[in-house]
Amino acid sequence: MRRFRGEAENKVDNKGRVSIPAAFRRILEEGDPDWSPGLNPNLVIVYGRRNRKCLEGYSIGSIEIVDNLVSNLPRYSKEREILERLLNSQSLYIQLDENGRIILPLKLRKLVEIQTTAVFVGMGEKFQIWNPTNYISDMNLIEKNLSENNLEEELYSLLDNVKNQN
Amino acid sequence: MRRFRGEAENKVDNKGRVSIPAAFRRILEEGDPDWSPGLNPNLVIVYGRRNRKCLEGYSIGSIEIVDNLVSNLPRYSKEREILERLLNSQSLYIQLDENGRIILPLKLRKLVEIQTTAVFVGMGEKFQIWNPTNYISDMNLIEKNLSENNLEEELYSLLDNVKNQN
DNA sequence: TTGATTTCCATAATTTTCCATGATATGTAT
DNA sequence: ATACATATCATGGAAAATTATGGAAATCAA
Repeated sequence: MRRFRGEAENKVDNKGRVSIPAAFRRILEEGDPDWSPGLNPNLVIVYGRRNRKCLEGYSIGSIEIVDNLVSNLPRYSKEREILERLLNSQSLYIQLDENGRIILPLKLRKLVEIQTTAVFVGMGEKFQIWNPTNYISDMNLIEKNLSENNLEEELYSLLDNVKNQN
Repeated sequence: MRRFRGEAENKVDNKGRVSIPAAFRRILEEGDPDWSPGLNPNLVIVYGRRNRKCLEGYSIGSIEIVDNLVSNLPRYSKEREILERLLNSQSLYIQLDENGRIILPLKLRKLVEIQTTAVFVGMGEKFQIWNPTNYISDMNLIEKNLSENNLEEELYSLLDNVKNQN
């Protein structure tokens, strides 16, 4: 399964329409079990994550894996009710239109401070949608963290030590 | 099977009429075995849950799953009798009208303190209907619960570790 | 008949669909 | 490589359909 990779900055018009980067569309198509050539793929946008000033996009396939994990908890357990609430109330289905665009509802745009421009960021199994300025700050924050603590090497060496446990 | 996702706030007029959010209608249609294009889907509203200040809406398909769970309990067990009582006496079938609305009987509105506005909350296989203020309180309660039980990390590590296994 | 409930109609606002265009890329043959 | 043809992409505008909502007529029940 291919992954979301790369960055792209696209315009958001005043109806909230914004193009999904073509490269991401291919991944969404592959990940949507209902998709076939000629159709427009669906995705799920999760918007409710605390401490996170961005939206997150998941292919149908990926989000269903999460859904199913939750669905396997006892139906009326407290734990499940809480997870369902967070996962479902703070997310929505969207289908790409004929031109590869989606519309971001005003509510979501406000939530992450997106006005005329949105940055799409590949994150492997998901992608993020940022206000350009906020994205830069977030990147800088990461950079700073890395250099201050000389973390970069440490992080990459982490990769070498992982026992692949899945 | 697609799931109920997202939040929506709709007006309730003095006859108790409210629009079901369009996104939820699609799920109700898919979930109603008797539905076909041009018809209005049915749903089941459950109102009898104690310690719960909201109504719950099920598609025909998902309420049948719950019904079957109950049916699998020993036929004359005390537990089954009680569950049958709760689930069946405290619920009702409703059919959407031509405009995608339902009527919430006064009794139910009083029960959950709904007057002029109702919030619809996607919960995966069901949805909830809240008084707006009460919904906010409940969300805050959940937030609190999350941090206390460390469920937040659990959920988000779930989201972050999706492996696309298609 | 009177109050309540249901059905039907009306409409403003929103959302979706359709069409158009310039820019970029991809390909093909010379 | 160069030039030309072809496809795809990002974006804008406008037409068409849907949604949420209010009100009134029709039906029903006591």
